[in-house]
Amino acid sequence: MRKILTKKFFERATLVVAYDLLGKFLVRKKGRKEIAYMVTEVEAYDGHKDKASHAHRGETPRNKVMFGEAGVWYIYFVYGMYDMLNVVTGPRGYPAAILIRGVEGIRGPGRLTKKLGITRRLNSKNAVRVSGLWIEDRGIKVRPKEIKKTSRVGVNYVGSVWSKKPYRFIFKKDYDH
DNA sequence: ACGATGATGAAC
DNA sequence: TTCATCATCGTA
Repeated sequence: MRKILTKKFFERATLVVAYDLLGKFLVRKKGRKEIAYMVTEVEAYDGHKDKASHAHRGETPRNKVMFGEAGVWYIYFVYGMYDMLNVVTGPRGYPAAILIRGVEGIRGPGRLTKKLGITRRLNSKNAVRVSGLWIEDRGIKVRPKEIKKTSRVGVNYVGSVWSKKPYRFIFKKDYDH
């Protein structure tokens, strides 16, 4: 079984999509080669009320794709060095996205984009085959017991209520190499 | 514990 | 136009 995830998958509630992304495969096309990496860690940024979300202060040039269609890449630059890979979720007009923090063999969102050669060039592009970066369901079934929920990383500045939300999903089993 | 490194957005 | 901040990481 190998099915490319479409808008329909990403349009659902952000926390549900985040959970469902674990065990899916991020596929990167480089020239003729396609390399697939199982997703092992994600974080949800859910709606304008979410103080840790870029969308919390309203729409800006940077975050505007979060307000648009689901299944689109939201890629932004932080700390003068790293591109962060997110996929837009939820209905149009509702600002939400999921940060892909890790895949099998690569831990950390900055390392991930660096290793796969993902930059802002892909921002606002659809997560489909022709864009060279997409996500596939390869039939892996994930049980709730395999997943750990924790608070999100690097967002303590927003205060305890929102920084402590259990919006980070990660496999308990260590998939690092 | 801290510096690298530059875009972002809010204030002036 | 300035300036503090930042969904990080490598080195120490």
